[in-house]
Amino acid sequence: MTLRTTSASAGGRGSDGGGKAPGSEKYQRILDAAVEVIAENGYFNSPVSAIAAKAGVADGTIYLYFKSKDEVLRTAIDAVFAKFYAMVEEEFKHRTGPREQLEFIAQVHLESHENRSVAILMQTEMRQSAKFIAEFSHRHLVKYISVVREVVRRGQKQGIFRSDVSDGLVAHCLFGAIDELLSSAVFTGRAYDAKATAAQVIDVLLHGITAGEAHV
Amino acid sequence: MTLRTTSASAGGRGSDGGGKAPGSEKYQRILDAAVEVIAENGYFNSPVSAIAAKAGVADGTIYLYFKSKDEVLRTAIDAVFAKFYAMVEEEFKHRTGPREQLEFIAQVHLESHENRSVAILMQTEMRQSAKFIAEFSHRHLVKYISVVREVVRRGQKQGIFRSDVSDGLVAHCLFGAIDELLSSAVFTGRAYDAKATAAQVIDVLLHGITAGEAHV
Amino acid sequence: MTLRTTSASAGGRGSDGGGKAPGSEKYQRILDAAVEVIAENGYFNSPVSAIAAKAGVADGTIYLYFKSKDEVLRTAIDAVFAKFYAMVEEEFKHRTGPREQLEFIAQVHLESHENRSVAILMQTEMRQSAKFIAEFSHRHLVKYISVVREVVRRGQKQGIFRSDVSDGLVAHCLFGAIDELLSSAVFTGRAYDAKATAAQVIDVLLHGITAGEAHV
Amino acid sequence: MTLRTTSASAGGRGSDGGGKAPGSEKYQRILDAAVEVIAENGYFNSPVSAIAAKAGVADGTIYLYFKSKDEVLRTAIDAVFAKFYAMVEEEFKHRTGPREQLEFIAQVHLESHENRSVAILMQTEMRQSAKFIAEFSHRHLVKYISVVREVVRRGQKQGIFRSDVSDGLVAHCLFGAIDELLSSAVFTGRAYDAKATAAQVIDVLLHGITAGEAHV
DNA sequence: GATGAATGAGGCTTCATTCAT
DNA sequence: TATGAATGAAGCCTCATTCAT
Repeated sequence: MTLRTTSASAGGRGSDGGGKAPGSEKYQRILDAAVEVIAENGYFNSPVSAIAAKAGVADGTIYLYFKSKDEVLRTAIDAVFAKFYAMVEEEFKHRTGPREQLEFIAQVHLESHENRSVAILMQTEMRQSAKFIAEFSHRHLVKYISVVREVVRRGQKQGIFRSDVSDGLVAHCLFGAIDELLSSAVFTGRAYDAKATAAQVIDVLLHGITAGEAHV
Repeated sequence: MTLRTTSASAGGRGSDGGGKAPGSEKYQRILDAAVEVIAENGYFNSPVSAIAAKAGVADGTIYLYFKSKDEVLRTAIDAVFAKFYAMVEEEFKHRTGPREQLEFIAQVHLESHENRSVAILMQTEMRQSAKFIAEFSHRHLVKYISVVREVVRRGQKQGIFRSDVSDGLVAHCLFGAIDELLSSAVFTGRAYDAKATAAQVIDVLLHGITAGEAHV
Repeated sequence: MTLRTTSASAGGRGSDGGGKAPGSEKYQRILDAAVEVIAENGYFNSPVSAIAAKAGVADGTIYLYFKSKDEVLRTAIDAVFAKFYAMVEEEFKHRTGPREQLEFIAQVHLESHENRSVAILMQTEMRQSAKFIAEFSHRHLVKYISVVREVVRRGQKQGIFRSDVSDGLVAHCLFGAIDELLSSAVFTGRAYDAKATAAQVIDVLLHGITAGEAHV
Repeated sequence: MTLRTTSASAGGRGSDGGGKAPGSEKYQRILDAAVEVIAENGYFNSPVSAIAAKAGVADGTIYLYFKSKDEVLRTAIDAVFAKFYAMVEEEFKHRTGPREQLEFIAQVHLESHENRSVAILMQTEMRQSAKFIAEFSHRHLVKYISVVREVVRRGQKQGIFRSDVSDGLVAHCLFGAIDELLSSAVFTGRAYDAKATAAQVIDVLLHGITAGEAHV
């Protein structure tokens, strides 16, 4: 269950196949090529021509599907997040315990290392520049954070979580911790078991690292 | 106590005055200008001419002090880390408790938001591309992580910290959590009290967020 | 009585209906669309796709009727002149006096402002570049000039016009004067009465602007 | 006394020689090259690279002196008009009779055929597209026309010219007539004596072509 | 050392034209 | 006939870097 740019499994159009629409096969090929090339070289070191070549289309063809090089990147990032939120939303229907929900989020987030190119993209290009972040990336992170806060708040209301720590702080810590683990793994090439790692992170988050207290 | 690119207080050459040496005043001016310009527009949208203009020197002058535009960025980032480690090293002489040391690291890290340009640089350009990270940034992060691991390990040996969680995982979680808080604050423009926030993060890290357990 | 690109009234094939022939309805639609789009944006800023869109046909369809984008423009201009000459030729059958004929030419020429797009086309694109003019426009202008010269010469022979001024010079002056009036009106958006303005121009041409002489 | 793009004789900076300023020799070389290349091929068929090549500079150098390709053209046209008006203004100090002034304007205008490239530029590119004309060219023509109107009005007040014809109409006729003569000569390659031709045009304008009236 | 004019490679994007359907 | 997706050449412009002064 890896994050990919295709939103097919996220309720997308499926195989409609026709035209210059997002559903088209060439559209997806360009997107995939862009993710790979940009992950490899960085956005600014990835000429449109390189993306086109990897996608097996002419340079100009890119512009039949995207308004600009920039839009390709944005679209790819959007798709990853869309997929992520779709998975979370779906799973939350069945998994209602706050702790279990945090574990799921952590797990899915960590699983994104399975598609290395996408993971790299998210760890690098999404944080490209202050302006990009301010105008675009942040929007996505804000949503992530707010989802986690919601869960934390619920946990606090239910008396499962301490109420003397800010839900926002917890959310940022969770996101940051997981993201850093993912990032580190991606750039060192290390592999890990997403589920087990997620469990550990959540355990630390829930019980801390102080010795002499009860742990699960 | 903010992180700056100047390594003056980090044991730099002091007032050597002239020449092309790193200690030169013009050298530092270029570095500072680069940080500001790049923080504002991103590395690839920052012409050397813009850096030169802000530094008040001719374009060509940059190349008397740095081999390439790239080197300016690398040097700036290096300086920030050097400063950081110098501060940590110095403080650790007097502050020996593992918990207190973690708190100090968290605090200094969080304090870097005080110099917004430097903070932005570290949150964006340092993560420019997979290659840059692989070849450069990672080296710095590895050191950061290893310092924290060292502290955690010591705490585990002293029986202060649980030994059933990996020191590496803890280190990454700590770095990630703090980094994300910093990042979020920088890009939303939010301000915070570094010391208090550091204390909260460490508290969560040490005791977790589960209710019903003893907290400090 | 406006100049249009359609050569229908100029003795065209009439209602032949189908096929790729110039008489086809789609052929005319493309021509009209081209005139409008080019008048609006200029030849080089008018993509074939824009012309096709305005004509309500596919881009490729244009090439079933014309060999190239260039040919569309040339055809449109040709049509305007064909129409013009057809009208002049027809009218000259009934209007034989030199002065009256000059007045008619001036009037029809000035009337072309009624179809703004066509007028703009003639005032701009026809004078696109030295090469275009040398190879194409000039041919039309030469004919215009020669028609006027003919009339002037006849007037001179009849003793109506002075014989000490070159017929060519007079012809160029007449064309230039009228063309400039038209041009100015088109680009300022000013309207005028073609017939009255024509009369004034001819009056100036015939009697000059010196005071104290007899005028009609 | 030919119209050129250099405003040197129009009170320009002369040979100051330095920097990227308009006075620079390279600046002028680029402008001259642009005029020649554009006159030859038309603005849209003149790659910046061709202009640079003819000027003997690198492509990028153009952009040290001009903001855009467009600006090169505008500057060239502006210079021609500036030169023209400077000459007219200067001469009007000594030549005060309305008729003599009209003759001078006609003569200078007609003389511009001596520099064929400049003449072509003015006959083609200045009338490039409706938008260009509306926003730029027209401004220049308006000034030309207003200068002539002024002279005509003065002549009417002095009782030298008829008052029953609009000064504007006369101005447009004069400009149009001369411009067409110039244009025709340029594109056919015909040569003429500017002074003599100017005299003839003015004669026709003043006395008309009707036979049996008194001519100068 | 310092300058900044000059270079020219290379990037993004447009668009006339073709051709398989 | 008609379509419109695809092509790829070509254009404008930017900018890191050099070098004569």
